[in-house]
Amino acid sequence: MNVLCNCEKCELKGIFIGHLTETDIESFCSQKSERQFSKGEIIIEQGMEITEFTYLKSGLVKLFRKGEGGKEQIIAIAKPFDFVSLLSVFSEKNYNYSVTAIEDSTTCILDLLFIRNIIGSNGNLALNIMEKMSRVSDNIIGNLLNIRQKQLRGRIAFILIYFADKIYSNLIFDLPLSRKEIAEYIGMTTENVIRILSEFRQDKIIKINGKTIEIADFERLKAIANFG
Amino acid sequence: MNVLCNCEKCELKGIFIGHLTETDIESFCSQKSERQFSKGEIIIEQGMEITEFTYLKSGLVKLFRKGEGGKEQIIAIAKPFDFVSLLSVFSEKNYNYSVTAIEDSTTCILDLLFIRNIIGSNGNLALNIMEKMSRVSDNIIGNLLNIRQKQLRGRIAFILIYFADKIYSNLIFDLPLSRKEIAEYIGMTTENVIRILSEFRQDKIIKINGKTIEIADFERLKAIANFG
DNA sequence: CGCGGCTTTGATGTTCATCAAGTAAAGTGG
DNA sequence: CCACTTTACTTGATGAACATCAAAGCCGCG
Repeated sequence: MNVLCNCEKCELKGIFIGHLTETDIESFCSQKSERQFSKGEIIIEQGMEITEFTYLKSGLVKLFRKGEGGKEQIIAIAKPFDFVSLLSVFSEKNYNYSVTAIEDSTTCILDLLFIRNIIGSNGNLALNIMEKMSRVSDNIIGNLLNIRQKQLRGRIAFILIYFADKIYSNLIFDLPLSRKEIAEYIGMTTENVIRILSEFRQDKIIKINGKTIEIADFERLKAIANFG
Repeated sequence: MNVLCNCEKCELKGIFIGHLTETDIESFCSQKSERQFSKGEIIIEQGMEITEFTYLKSGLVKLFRKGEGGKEQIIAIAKPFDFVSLLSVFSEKNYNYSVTAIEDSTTCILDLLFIRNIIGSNGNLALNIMEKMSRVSDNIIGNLLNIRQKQLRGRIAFILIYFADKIYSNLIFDLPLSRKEIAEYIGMTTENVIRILSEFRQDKIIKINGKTIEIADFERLKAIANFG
């Protein structure tokens, strides 16, 4: 058999392997490269030409765009095994969003033409990628619609649960986003993010220590997220 | 050569042909079926199992979902040559949205397994579909984000321009949506949709006659859409 | 003809953004 | 390492934007 790169749990590899020939796998592995990003560093910049397929191996990133009014809007938070450059890779020539690391991150990079070639010569593999693509988009759209129909308290509750549940699997966690970024994510002002966090703290629903959040009353928070 | 079904301008066919063998094309054509829907009729119902690939041949439809609070939210308006069931087809087992005709419509229906088989055995075709998928999702996400950052006047202006420009290519058109549906599309209340339409009428930006809208001052409307 | 849904307008109050001002924290250059 | 600047955070006060409630006219449809 083969070493198949050194990334043992890479979902991307999991998707590709089984569809590829030995030689394809070898070129796949030799072709890929990894890059490290510290928290805050730019991984992809809006407007950049799309020449590579970027995959998040570890860490946490935010996808965001400069809206028409110049204000930034966060489109999604991506965690490992999310395909970072899945959104427009196959339709656009240039990125219409930026990606920055909000925690130290490692990305795995493959030449886009190479990927296109592999997909182009392997329909079943394509189906898997499409499935993933479809799911990622569905989630983003669903989130945007869910958030939209909530009032501010509900949105904050939603995002706190999102981090506790989906990202950190822990009731205590460090917010990877500034208050301002949270505002950009759920469509409200920084001041109100702070205000409502303070409110939750006073109501003993959460404890706050700078960026560290502890969810003290998960049930109540969930009720607010669902109802508000 | 071949008759290639009777749909001469079908984009779907355009995508498929060139990638398919003669025999594939024949089965493609013989396999497909068409359905007619009158305005208001349900084409796809949320929760339904996805067994078919639905393509809009003529007419106009709305994609919408029942939000968490029970309120309906319109996700997108699809016009011919948009793939109606592109959103979740390759990731979900059941539709998480509904589709109804907002104008008399004709859909073209292909068995999903059949499509999957064709795609699975033809990577280049898959790339084309992915491109389309990617573009559709990008548009929906972009629209949601654009709308979100506007105030109500801007949203109404946006949707009026959208219909005039993207759907009807005419400054005079019949609104295919009720006031309530417009509200569901751009995230506001029915009353405010009406109020702002009236306001635009009083300001002589538009003329209203029931569902018929005439854009009288396109430039001003555009300014409101961009700024507000 | 009457019922229900769609449309319209007005009045009211809530929610939220904006403005202002101050504190804390974090990065920067000497 | 400290003064300095900048950026993030916080709270309060104010007004604007918006949802909600209420009432009435309209239209299509059984």
